[in-house]
Amino acid sequence: MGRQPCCDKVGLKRGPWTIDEDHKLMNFILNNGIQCWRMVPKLAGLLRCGKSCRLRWINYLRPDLKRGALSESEENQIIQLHARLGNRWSKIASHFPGRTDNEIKNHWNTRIKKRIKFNGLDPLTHLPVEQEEKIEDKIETIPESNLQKEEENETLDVTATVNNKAKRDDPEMDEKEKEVNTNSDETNELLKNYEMLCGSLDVDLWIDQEDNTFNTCSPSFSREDSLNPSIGESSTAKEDSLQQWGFDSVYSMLSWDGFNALEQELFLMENSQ
DNA sequence: AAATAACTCAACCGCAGATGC
DNA sequence: CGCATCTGCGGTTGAGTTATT
Repeated sequence: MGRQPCCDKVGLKRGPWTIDEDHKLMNFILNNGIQCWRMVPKLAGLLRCGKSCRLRWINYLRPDLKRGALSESEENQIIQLHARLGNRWSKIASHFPGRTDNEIKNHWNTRIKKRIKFNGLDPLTHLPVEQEEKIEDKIETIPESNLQKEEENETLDVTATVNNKAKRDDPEMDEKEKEVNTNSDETNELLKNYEMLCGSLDVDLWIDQEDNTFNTCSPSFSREDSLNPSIGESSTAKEDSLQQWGFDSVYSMLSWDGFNALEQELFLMENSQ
């Protein structure tokens, strides 16, 4: 028997969410928390699959979501993180409280990529395009006899990479050590490229990070940040998003019966994941 | 004003890892 | 240990919006 789909798709609704559906999901989660996404649509009375509910909650309904455009400094941080982490959007997003991986991924694909290309860098490798072209030219002009040597060297490189990967995948090795190992000279070089690109960034600050955090954007998320609409740049946008459910402000939403305790539970639940 | 192109972003899909039985 | 199921992630799609011709 093959693997079953995550949900029975017959009779389930797809496409954009209606305000009524949002309201149902929001209401259910705030009152009951999240035990099992598969059960959420059934219990909340929604004709959606659990996966869809989860996505909607994470990307749109969570009360602590920060809305509005990403600032230039946030963009710069995304670029630097991408140079270190690659397309690991959830890891990158974890450095931006209130931002979702989907949002950052979209922003990268639609805007930052262009900005990087415009500045003469390859968004995949983060290397200057000219440098890449030279490498390609070099490969093209290598005599046949030398190609075998190159391949052998490459094999060695691959072996080294595999060894490094095995080391990284070793469950005995803690996160910090992994980070140190991945902060190679190559990364150092990339960061210096970005220092030139982005301006006055303290490269050493990034390289010396042992706790995988950044001074300019602390991942520690204050409860007050999520509750106090006066904090943060996007309070207006946040209020706009609340008004679609009939809340005038974050405060009026928080006065909803039993919300405060549940919100705290949710907050703790999210942090423990 | 209409047609078309370009852009944005919410939502979907499929896969892989984690977990439980 | 193997299998089924659940969850989370990254890639992709396409509808809606905005800009351009």
